Amino acid sequence: MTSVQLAKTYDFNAAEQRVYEMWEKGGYFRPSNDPNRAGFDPSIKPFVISIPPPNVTGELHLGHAMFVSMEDLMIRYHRMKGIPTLWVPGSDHAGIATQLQVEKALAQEGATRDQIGREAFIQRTWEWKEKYGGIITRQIRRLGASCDWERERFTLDDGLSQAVREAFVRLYEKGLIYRGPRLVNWSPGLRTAVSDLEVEYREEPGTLYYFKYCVQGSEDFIPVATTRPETILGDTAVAVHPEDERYRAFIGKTALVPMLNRAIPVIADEYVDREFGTGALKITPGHDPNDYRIGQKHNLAVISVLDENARVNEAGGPYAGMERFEARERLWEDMRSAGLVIKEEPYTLNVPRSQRGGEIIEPMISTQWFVKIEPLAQAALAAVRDGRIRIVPERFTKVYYNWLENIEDWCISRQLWWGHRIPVWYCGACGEVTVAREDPTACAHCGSEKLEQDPDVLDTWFSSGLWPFSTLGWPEQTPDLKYFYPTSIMETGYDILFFWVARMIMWGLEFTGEVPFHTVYLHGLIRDEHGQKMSKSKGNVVDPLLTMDELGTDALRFTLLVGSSPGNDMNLSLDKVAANRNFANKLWNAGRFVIGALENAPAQADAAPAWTLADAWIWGRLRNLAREVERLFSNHQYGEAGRQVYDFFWGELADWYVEIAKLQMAEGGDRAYYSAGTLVQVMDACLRLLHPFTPFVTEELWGYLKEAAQTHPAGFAPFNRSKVWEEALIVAAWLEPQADEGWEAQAVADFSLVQEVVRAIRNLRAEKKVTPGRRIPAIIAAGEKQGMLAGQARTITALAFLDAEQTRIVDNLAEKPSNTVSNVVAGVEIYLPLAGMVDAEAEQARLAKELADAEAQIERLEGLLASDFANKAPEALVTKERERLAMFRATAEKLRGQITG
RNA sequence: GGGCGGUUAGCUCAGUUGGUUAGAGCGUUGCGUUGACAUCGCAAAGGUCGUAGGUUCGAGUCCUAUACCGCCCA
Repeated sequence: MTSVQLAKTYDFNAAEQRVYEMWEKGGYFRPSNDPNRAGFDPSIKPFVISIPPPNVTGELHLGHAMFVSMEDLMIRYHRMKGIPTLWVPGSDHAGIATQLQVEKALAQEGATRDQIGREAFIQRTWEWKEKYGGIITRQIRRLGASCDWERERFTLDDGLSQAVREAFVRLYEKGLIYRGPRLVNWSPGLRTAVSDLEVEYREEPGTLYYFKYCVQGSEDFIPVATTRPETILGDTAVAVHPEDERYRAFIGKTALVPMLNRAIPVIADEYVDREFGTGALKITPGHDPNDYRIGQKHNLAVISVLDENARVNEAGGPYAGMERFEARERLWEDMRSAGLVIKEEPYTLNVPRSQRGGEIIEPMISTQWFVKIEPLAQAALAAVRDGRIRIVPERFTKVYYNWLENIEDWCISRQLWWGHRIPVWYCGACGEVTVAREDPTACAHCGSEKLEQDPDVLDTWFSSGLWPFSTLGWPEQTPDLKYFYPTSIMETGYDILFFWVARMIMWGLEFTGEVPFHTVYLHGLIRDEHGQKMSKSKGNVVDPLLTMDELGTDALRFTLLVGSSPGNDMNLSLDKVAANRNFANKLWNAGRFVIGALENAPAQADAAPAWTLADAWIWGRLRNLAREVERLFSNHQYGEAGRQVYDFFWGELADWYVEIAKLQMAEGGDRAYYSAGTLVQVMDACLRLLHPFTPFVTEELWGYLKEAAQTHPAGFAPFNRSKVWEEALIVAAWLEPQADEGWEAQAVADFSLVQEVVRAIRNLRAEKKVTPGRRIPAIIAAGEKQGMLAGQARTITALAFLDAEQTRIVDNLAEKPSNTVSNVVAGVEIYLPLAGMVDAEAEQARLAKELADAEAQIERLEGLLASDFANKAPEALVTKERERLAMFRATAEKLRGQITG
């Protein structure tokens, strides 16, 4: 017999790395059914997740911790069910973010990317990626991520780059990609266009400027208000509402642009809001999206007055060369001098800012590449509408529809260097465009070799949208793609529903003809303990790495998984993580107890098992738990499932069964044998159920449990169908839900009464300040439950710290014992003769209160049962309430006896 | 302007086919430490489930209105 000595406290620091290495070396992260290996069976349906690729040079934050925990949970659950499971890891190149990091490093050397040139810069960026690219994936490993590292991908890998080429060329050939000058969101700080999604609007205090638009050939003027005076330089019309009496006379006349004296028309358009400002609108198609639309409608000229650095260009006359805000001030002062200023008033602006750099985005005319999104969006809408894709939680479906129904063409070109360069070549000879999968050496039109590739790169999301299939080998029809695609669940944060999820759906449908996944599961964002967004400036950032160092990975994971519900933000506090660290330790110690208990178990049984009430109860409860967990998992209610296992383990197994098992072990013989077997199996079952949540402590402990069970001469079996211990918990069988056999309900009801009696006695003791060490006598009058409770006398006396010699469990008492503390629970009378400690008056008062409570219940239930409830509610429910009424009546009856007696 | 979410114990949150005494962790109070666990145990106090209506035998849960907080879209 081996005795395994476990430390008194779970040492997660010692276990985590070792356990992870064991898993990885054991090859458990690979799918059990692999098209690249022998014995592959294509008929088995796999479970597949592609990881939301983190920024390759990023560092772990709680958002990563959240998705890794959630996805690992799903993956481990399916793996334990025996389903071939693949979790594809990887990272993306994060064009702007990474380029900015390298530029920052260059700046410290006093250099710029323009100075060192494109080629050298890209070289530097690759070096940067090599240096920092492994950090995030190592950190993800620390979280216990059981992804298949042999299939790790990076968006700039050759294969994935090929996928980007293929996608671009196909769209181009289909006419879904075009290039042209359009009004785009320009980031002057980054000197690139960005997409609509990369602009955030914020309300900020500003000024509304009122001024005069002089009408040519008269003394009249049209008063106009603007929030951006510098754009006056690019005005090409003044618009008024056609029915506005104030301005009707001016329609068709000519106005003069202040300071420039450029002649522009006064037009009529119903778009103009007569209530806003002066009711007359200046139109700047070159620098405002709404004006751009009006300009197109009225065929207005489009004038760009800013360059790529947001400085005024030559179109701005005397203001050329000025920075946009400087120009604003100077122009306004000049207009004031010229008598054109009417007034200024404070105004709240809706300011567009760059999601990345934070500077004010300038709408500008620029020649860019766009994806014609309409047909793709329609397909993506249909896939969700007809149920091929389900979004969890369901409410995000509406958000998804709303976005796709109002979508604009997607600007995909970026004036950056780090990324997938646009596969388009311009011919210096004929001026035609060559778009190719492979770098061309000659123009496809005239054969000239004077080719120049488009300098721009693609939006990073263009490539990450291909992720679910590009990582599996697309456009090649690889064995992986054939078997693992479409993937199963896309699990990510709701904040990238548009950026990423919608685009993957569009790309998936367009390029593979299939949905890329059948379910989208969205988790919420993580905030601090008071619901504030975490930020460095607020100093409320929780670092997952430090948290894991201090409290363990399992504690962090359990907190994230159990503390959140689908789609809702969660508030995280270290107190919660600490509580779950305690949970891991509790598990450890319960495991320690079970392993220790095996030492006292006999090598074999003499007879078939004679289960005690406690045995039957814990078995019955475990069955119920397995069914509940299965139901909750299938509804994506992972948090609730974890909570239920937690409650079962701590509140039922550890608090009650373990205590009773100690007594049963002490009996020796078959009782000890079967109790030990029950402890092993129920503990094993808990570890299996908890493994997807807290993989490290469960794997570590399970290994010891298995060893102790196997080396014991009895060879205690695990809780699985095969009765054979698997080689590791990560691949151990999940609990199969079983239907009740009929005996469970009575066992649970009877044991509940035992618990109630024990609690009532503990309660009375605590009130009378009887210390746990003091064994006291008790008289229990149980009526029809006498037989059952008498059979549990040992349990009751032990758990309630009674003196067994002086405890009587009887049917009825002819005479009420005097000088006792008493109570009645569920019709069972309890008397504790506490000599010298009984205050008769206080006792009467307490019992009177108990009686009042019972009578209130009786009244309520009588009313309920006299109402339509008795006719309309389900039969079982009515019966249950009748029984409760009877129970309360019996309780009240006995309380009255105790009060008068 | 449109849409969504939240409002439950002192704090942070669970509570998903409506079932009748609303739960947990932390905190608070009292008691307790010779073997599973003080990262623990036993017990207690603490809630008219934002407000007002409605549907129903029955509402924290469904419907309508409304207040406040937050988010998304325009």
